[in-house]
Amino acid sequence: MKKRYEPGEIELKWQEIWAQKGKNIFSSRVSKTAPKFYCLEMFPYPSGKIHMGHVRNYAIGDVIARYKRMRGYNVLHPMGWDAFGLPAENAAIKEGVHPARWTHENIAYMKKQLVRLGLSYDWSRELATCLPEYYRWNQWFFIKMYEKGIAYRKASFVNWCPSCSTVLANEQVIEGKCWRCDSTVIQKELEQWFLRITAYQQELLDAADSLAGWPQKVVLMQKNWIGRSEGLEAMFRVEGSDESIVVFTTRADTLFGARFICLAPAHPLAEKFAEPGALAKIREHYGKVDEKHGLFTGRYAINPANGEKIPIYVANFVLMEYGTGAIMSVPAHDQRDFEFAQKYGLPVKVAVKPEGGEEIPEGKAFEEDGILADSGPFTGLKSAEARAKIAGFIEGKGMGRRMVNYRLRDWGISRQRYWGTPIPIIYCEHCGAVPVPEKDLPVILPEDVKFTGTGASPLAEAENFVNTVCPSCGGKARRETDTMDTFMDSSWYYVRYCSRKDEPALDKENLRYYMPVDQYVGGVEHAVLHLLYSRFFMRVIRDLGLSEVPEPFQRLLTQGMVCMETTRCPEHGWLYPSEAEGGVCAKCGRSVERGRTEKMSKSKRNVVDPDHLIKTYGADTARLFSLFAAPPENDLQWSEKGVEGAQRFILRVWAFIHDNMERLEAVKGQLPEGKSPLLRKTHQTIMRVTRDIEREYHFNTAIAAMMELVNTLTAFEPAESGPENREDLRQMRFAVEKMLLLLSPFCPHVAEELWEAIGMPASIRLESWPGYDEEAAREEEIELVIQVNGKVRTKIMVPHGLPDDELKTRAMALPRIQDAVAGRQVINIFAVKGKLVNIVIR
RNA sequence: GCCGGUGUGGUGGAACUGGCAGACGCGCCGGACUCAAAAUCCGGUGAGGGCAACCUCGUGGGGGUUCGACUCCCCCCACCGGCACCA
Repeated sequence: MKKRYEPGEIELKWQEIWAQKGKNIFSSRVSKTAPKFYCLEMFPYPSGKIHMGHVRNYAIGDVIARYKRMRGYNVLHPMGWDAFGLPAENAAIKEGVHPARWTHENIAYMKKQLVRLGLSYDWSRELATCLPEYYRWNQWFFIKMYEKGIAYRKASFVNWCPSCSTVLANEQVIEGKCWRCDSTVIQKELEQWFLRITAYQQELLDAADSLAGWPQKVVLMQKNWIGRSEGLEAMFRVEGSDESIVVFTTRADTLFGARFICLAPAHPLAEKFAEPGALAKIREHYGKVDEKHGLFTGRYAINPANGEKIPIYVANFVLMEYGTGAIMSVPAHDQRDFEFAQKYGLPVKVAVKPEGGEEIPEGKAFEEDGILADSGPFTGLKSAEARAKIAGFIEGKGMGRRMVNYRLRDWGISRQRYWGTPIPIIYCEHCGAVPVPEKDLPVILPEDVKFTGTGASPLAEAENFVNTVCPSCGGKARRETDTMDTFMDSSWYYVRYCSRKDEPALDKENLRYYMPVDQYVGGVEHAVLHLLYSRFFMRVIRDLGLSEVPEPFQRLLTQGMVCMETTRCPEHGWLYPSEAEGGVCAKCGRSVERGRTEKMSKSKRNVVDPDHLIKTYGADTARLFSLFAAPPENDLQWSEKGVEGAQRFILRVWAFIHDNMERLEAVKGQLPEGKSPLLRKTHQTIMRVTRDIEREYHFNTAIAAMMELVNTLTAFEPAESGPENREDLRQMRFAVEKMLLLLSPFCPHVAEELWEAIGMPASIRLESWPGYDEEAAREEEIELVIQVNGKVRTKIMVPHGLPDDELKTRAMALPRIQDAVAGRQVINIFAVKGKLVNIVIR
């Protein structure tokens, strides 16, 4: 064993060994006997290089995977690439590299980085979503959904840059302008494909409460996103017409306060009643959170509750996509309606008064519940009761019904982009939209296309691709040229992992064994979309009869962001850490401004390069610090000093074993026989580390416990000679072995190396997680805390397990306590769990 | 605006279901080693007071429940996150 710890050398050595013994060293096979554990981290977009967020994410997952293996689970721990997406296409436009090449080169580099981190993946299941053998299943799912009516086509608006004549993603629209040419982005209506996630909305909502292994925050975000609300649909007849307007309201109790009706600009009756030019003006303001604009149609509607005649407006703020596209406006009890009424000089009528009898505040709407006023037979009722009664009244008149509405919309998956899965649809002049037959899948994304960044999508101009024949009638036809949202790729990739590359995808037996994912780890930024789409997809998969599992992810861990202090030079702007050493700008020597700690980002330059980190300190240190500095769900503040501290810990372990090698070797294979503080500490440490990992993966405290054990070890002085010497050495060896086992999921390389160095024959990754003896972990003497009136007065050592009465007696007998109590009346004495006594005096 | 979360030393963070606040790490201070420095090792380190043993205060602020509150309840403040004309 070398005196010096050289992480680069030993890490490469072990990575080679792990890779060499066949590609299957961390691979999993379906087993009849072993329980499975599916550990998954969110797969990365191959942007070029991994960043510290990946390091943290994958370090967390790897500890879990390695720990569970040691606990005897058949662990499935796969990795792959979320390989379709916009950046590849942008690189093609900017640098002329083909997206495929760009993507594959990035994957190759990033895979090396992941291997270099010592992550224990089953690479036999590696996938890249941009490969036809993967995306053909996107297409297959699409067709199945089409057959079931879950995939459908309808017109909808997209962001359109008139100057580039191209469609823009939301994130490419910056303050209403095109990110590339700065022209104003407009809304253009296109026919697009949608997936009917709303068919599952109630199930997704109901089942959200069963996600016990998820952070409550994420569950809540999903519930809010689905946004269920119960209310009343009420029908307002239009005066002098056969038409009627149906509105949705959650506040049936305010029905008597309705002063006017507002239609969404896209409402069919808006079209019918409003003057086209004026309507077009209103439509310009639709969907924008600016001022409210309205247009009187000249028509009136009849309130079904009291027969009142109220005007009908068209208003820009009324959404066509929610409810019925029409609302009853109650300016007294809805702030938006109030603002609208103010602007157009419309009347306000109070229908609900505060319960306490206080005055309604001026100048705004009173939106709370209260007591009904001026509401015919319902006057005097409380809001909650009135809502039910009025709804029943309207229903009884056949003028409406109780309704549930959801905020959730169907999932638009069409993207006018090249680098994605082609939507497998063919448009025939005679037959219309025809799905590509299953036998013709995959529809291959052609590689020979031009990237201009303007005009139609490259795919639309690829004649060879577009022109085809109708699978139904054999006539001339054109292919759909839109591609799928990349969230489609990530909605089921965890299912693909259940089968190896050489096995058929979606194999039922594999799914039965491996699904659901037992532990999913990733960033909270996917709390809604990715995770909700996946839950939706899993239900579709269930309904296709491929799996019985509705929920894809049993447990979810959302790790916090990796943050770092920002530094700025007054002249040169944001600085990289290396440009701000010693607090001065490397370019001009001026002292830098220290900004706030923020999420690492290239734009702020507050980043640490994982390559550099690993080169300087090694993967074990990088992993250890990422896990030690904060609990996983918290944000982590990067600190170079902290990294050095993590390395120092590894160095101490190394040095200790190196310096005690002879002693450790002398007692190889021997077990300790007696009891001692060191043995107790060892058992306590195993207990703490196990508990901390099991209980919400608190790796930071688990590592702290290991540090304590190492501190105890380095302070341990074995007897110089005699039988005590042998026993002490046996205890020392015992502690060292257990400590290495505990350390191995966190710092696998150095653990392997030291395990080998102390003469253990097999790789440490094949060892079992150490057990502990609760008896042996128990302190023989405990420190009894003695309080007077809740304040600590003194502490004494007492044997473990004394009865409460004895503790009280001993506490009262202490001279210090006698002094404190002297002249006062003892009212009560509490003894708590054999470790604390509180004496209450007056 | 609505919903949710967080607030503990100089600092990152500990504290199991109401029972010793500050584990572990970083930083800082002192010491050893060294010609010297770095590295390493040892010791100290919440604030205030006292020669001392000890005492007082202290978990964003204010109140409450309790023998006892970082932990439970009410009000307020600050910061972070999600949603945002969803009727």
